[in-house]
Amino acid sequence: MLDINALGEAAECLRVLAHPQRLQIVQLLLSGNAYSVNDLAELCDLNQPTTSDHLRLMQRCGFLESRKEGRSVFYEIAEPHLEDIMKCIQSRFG
Amino acid sequence: MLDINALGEAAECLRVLAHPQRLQIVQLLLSGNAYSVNDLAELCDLNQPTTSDHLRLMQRCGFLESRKEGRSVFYEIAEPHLEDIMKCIQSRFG
DNA sequence: TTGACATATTCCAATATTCCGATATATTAA
DNA sequence: TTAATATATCGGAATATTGGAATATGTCAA
Repeated sequence: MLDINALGEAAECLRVLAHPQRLQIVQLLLSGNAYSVNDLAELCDLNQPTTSDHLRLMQRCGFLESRKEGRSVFYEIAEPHLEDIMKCIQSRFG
Repeated sequence: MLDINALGEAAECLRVLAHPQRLQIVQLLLSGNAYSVNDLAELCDLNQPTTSDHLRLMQRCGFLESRKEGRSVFYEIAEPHLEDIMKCIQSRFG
């Protein structure tokens, strides 16, 4: 049983995850590929600043990490539990 | 891989879950006990209308179901996947 | 019936989120 | 250097969420 403080942290992370395009980004990155901001913007049908916002949000709570390569920034999954949570979600909504 | 519509539904459900006291309520109900609104309000340190709001929200998206018994309304878990998701959360934040 | 209790609903103000356009920064090519 | 490309940041408007106060509804006991 988690106490109310831990549940508060968990709630913050869930709030970050609770967005269609952010889930889509996580799903794409869980395939193992790293994608640039532009790649993700196109794949998710978002404009560039909005995509960057979503990625920054997910990076700040430890879900993602970024790697600069030339002019591009590639994002990858940094939080291993995302795979488990996404499996739960896919088994419920798939 | 879920499409954007399924991810939208998933995001709605995650948003419902993404609240400290709502997580606490789910955690309490997953113990197997059913609790009344008043029980949950006391255990979660919430006032009565707010507790009722949270419960209604979780009932509407299928997480909970209620059973009337005399003057009280008892809530229980209705969505089996909540146990899996809560296990993920507990393993990450516990 | 009345009174007490349990829950639900409504309204509202404060706060948070989302997403866009404009702009800034950084890197590379010419 | 300038131009082009990729990403990040800022400001603001529209929208959503939260939680409290007041009130309504429903149930039971006397």
